[in-house]
Amino acid sequence: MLEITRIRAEKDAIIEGLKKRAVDYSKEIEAIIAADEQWRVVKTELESIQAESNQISKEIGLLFKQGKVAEANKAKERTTVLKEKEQVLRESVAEWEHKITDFLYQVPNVPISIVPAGKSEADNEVVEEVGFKVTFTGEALPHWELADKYNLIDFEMGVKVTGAGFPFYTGKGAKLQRALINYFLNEAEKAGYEEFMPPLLVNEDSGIGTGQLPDKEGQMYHATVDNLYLIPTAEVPLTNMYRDVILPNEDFSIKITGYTPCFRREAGSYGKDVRGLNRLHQFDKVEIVRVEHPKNSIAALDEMVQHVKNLLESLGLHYRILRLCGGDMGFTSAITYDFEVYSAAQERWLEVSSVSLFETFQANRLKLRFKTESRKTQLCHTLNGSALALPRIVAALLENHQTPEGIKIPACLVPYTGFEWIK
RNA sequence: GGAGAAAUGGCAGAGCGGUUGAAUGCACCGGUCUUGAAAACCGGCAUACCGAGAGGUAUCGGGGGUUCGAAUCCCUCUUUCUCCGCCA
Repeated sequence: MLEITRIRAEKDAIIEGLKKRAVDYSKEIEAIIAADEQWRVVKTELESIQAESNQISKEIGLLFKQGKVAEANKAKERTTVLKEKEQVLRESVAEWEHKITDFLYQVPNVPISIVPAGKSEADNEVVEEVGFKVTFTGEALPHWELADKYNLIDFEMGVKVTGAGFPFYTGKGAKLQRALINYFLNEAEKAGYEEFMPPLLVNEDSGIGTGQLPDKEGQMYHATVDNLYLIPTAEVPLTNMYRDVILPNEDFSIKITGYTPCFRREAGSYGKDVRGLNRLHQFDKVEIVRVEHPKNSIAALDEMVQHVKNLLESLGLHYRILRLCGGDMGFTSAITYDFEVYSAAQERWLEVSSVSLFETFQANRLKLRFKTESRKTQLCHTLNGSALALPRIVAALLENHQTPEGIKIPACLVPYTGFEWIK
């Protein structure tokens, strides 16, 4: 969430910036400012009453020590009035606090200057397109047919055992998954990211820390008996390691990575979007996460974009980079680059990675801070990106590298798969 | 899952109803001394919010309660440790 101090100081700039999301948040912002003012009035009043009764309590303590019981009891009477007042004010303060956080939860992050304004994906900016469309002499099969032809994925078995969106990977299909995960992790490690294998279920505090809760709980699987959530992305456990952390100085640059399965309920999806591997309830992903000093965060974002570019190029995939417009960006993001690979057989672009800078939006909820030179605490910037999500990469690999002889495995993967062809 | 014990500042560890935001030690930072270092000595050293400041308020695992007053008493949740059971 946005910092209340920032809203106080830059109200107009924030309202203006949020307009890029094609929604007007001036009402919410004004409400926050008003509630904040009320809160401060009530809070100040409460504190002065608390100060007064603390004072009296100390006096009573002294009187009892001196054996002046009568005087002490008299002083007690004075506090009863204060107590009543305190109770009322305490409730009022809590009420205003709730109002403020409720409003704060409703306001998304402010897009940074280079983010284009816009309502939907139609307004996204294509920053770069690399590679070229593969041309096929014969028929280009979509990946679900290729998967069937070469026995790589068993969707029906998944339906039988679990449900739609939970495929079995079989034979070389399973080995390809394992190869991609290892390849992506090794590349991340080469780029300086420390590897973690995190828990796949997280508690409520973690869901709130990274912003999945309270508003998006419908997207996560919820193990209600233990009140734990299946992670929708490794971002959740990886970033939450730094919840309530104060880094001791300004000299830090935290780069971590992790592979996890990801679980998403994807309520409301339908049609060709969910065909084959396009959208699953469980999928595998290698995530990269960074915690940076605010002055370094843009450079870190660029590095992450470069990292993903390198991966896609090594896999020989035709891709493009989009700078998402305000309206298409995630709630918590200040700027997001999406990577899409071209699916030759489906004749459409598939999103395979999303790299975002959250500035202090996540850190504020997480209470992730660092100590400045002058011993003040200041919020860190957080970033994350997929590097990469497997299913759509597999879809694109199968479709784009299909030949009459079979599917050609990119050279960079061969050491990991142990085979050059899927035949 | 059953039985018991515990949770205090960066760490260790006092305090068990009244000027206790918290003794003491270690670590850390600054200073004196020293050619330099060590030692010794002096000083500093939690977080958040409100306030221009003085200062105020809250926080001793989390939440609630008793009391004029709670780190200290009560309830509850969580976590850790020991023993038993189960188990990859």
